[in-house]
Amino acid sequence: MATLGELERSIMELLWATDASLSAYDLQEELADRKLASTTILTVLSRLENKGFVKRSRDARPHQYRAAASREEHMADLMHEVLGGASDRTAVLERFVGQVSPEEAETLRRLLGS
Amino acid sequence: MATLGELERSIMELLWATDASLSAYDLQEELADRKLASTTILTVLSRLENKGFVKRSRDARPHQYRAAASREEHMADLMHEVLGGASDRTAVLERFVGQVSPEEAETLRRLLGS
DNA sequence: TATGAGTTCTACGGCTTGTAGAACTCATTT
DNA sequence: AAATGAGTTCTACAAGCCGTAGAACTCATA
Repeated sequence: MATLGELERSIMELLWATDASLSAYDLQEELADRKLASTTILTVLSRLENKGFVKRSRDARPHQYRAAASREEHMADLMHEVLGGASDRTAVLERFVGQVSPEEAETLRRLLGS
Repeated sequence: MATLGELERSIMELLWATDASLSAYDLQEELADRKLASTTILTVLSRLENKGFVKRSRDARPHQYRAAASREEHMADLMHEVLGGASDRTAVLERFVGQVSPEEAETLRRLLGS
């Protein structure tokens, strides 16, 4: 999976944080402290679209952007990607489980229906 | 955690695949098909050392290199790193668990001692 | 102490990312 | 229908990372 730069990640965070679609101008406003040009936002959004992280709606004139997957889906995908690269998945899971907090272990048990 | 390039990853794979320490020349031989200069291997090993992925022993003259952590530890760490970046860990775990194969779900139950 | 194997220093080209001006598109106003 | 201007795409560049390796240096040994 492609990796994200600093600004790319900031923009994804904003898109993940809302259910609505956002325009480049909405994002520019949210990142006002950085004083970015609108073209900068648009360039990054295009790159994120190419990487498959955002979907764009060209229906309205200020195009609307939204995250292609929720943050949770994205992170779960990342975890599966890491796990998928292992030759010995069980060994990885073993270490992974060995490091989770007791509360998260309990959450996992519940999710696994046991 | 730092990201790895293509050659960096190849070298880590070789180091992870063995318990022994390897010299740059050992690695050069394993990557013989790429016809890399020994200095190339040494440069990459230094970078990997700086990134904390390999440990170097300067005792003997051809320095000996080994992975700082096992592949499984590394991957488990990566998974925790992803999970640690989530605001709603439970939601991520939910999706993660929802996508594991039945066999892996069973493995997880066993590892969780339930 | 000279030699050479081995290591570090330096360098460069390509790719990615942050950044944004220039050029272009297109709906709307006059 | 032509002009306007908001919005988008094109083009560009600097910085940093990675693959790659020659040049310069170190250090044990002949």
